[in-house]
Amino acid sequence: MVAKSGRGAEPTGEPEGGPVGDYARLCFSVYAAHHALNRVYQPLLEDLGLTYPQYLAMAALWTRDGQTVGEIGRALQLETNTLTPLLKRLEAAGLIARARAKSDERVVVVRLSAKGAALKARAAAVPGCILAATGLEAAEMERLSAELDRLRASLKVEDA
Amino acid sequence: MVAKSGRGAEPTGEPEGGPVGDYARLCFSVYAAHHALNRVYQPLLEDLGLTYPQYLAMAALWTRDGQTVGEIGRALQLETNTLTPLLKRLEAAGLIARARAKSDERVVVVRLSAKGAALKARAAAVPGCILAATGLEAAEMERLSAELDRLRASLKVEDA
DNA sequence: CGCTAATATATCGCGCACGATGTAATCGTA
DNA sequence: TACGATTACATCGTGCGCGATATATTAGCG
Repeated sequence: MVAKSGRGAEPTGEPEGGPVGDYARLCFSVYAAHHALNRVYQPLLEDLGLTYPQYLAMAALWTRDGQTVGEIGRALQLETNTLTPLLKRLEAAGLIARARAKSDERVVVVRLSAKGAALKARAAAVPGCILAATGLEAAEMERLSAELDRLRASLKVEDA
Repeated sequence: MVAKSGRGAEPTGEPEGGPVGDYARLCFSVYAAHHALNRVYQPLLEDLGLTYPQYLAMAALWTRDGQTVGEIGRALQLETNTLTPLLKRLEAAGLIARARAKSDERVVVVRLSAKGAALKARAAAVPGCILAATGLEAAEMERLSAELDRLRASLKVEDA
């Protein structure tokens, strides 16, 4: 436990900085930024008929087709209990096909359909729109991403 | 369970950088950090019988009791369609009381119960645990928070 | 006073996210 | 070969988060 003797946060309301005034502010900042980014993505992805997690799954397949559910889950940091229904919705939308692997019947391989592969071109504009929406320089985004990734990596060790 | 494969020279797939390789990486970093932080919070808050959004709502009331649903929503960046059920669960848990204001019957004022106010002391250790879990210096957390807040603020203008 | 608009909250449906649990296939080891 | 352990997905229940919509109260305006 780190000494929390010095409380630097001023108790004068919370117009900015969120409802928590302590070190937990970082968590709220991440939490709020997550929702704010989702709100930016939503109208962009609505044209593609995707949600943000669905877009992530498609992006993983656009990078490398034929991944298993587990591989996609590791890429997206999601469990099968989240991925399975999500992939089923993508399959129902005709964007992917799921099939058990012949070599190992436990594994489900996910492949892009022609429609799903074609969607890549229409989605190509999305990252640029996001960059523009953030108003940040690409280099600054890169740095911020790296810091968040570092934060996440150190958090993962905290299990026990 | 959650595969935390060895960090470092892992040739398979994309252990770092996420599924999207472009500017959208920032979004995934925020997205993944959000979930990772939630996983750290969960065991801490489980002892208090709270989820993270519930903790945020309680923290807002610990800072200033008697806020309206709308005020809490603005502090947490949440709509009433999220807050109303959340507050009802807190009320069912005996932590708060909700009541229409006499001056304006449209407004619902949320007040801490004795049990809810008492929970503040037990929750006091949480921010310190979070700081320790991040492995960051307080100053660095502050800086990262500020950058994320700035990002969120610029995103909010992007509506149209 | 009556009527319309604005405000504050609530309800509904959908899609994540995850803990807990279930199931089938494969592996390990004797 | 037998059989328990492991692996890979799937299922179920709960709680967010939000778009769309509903309801009730208040404000504004002629």
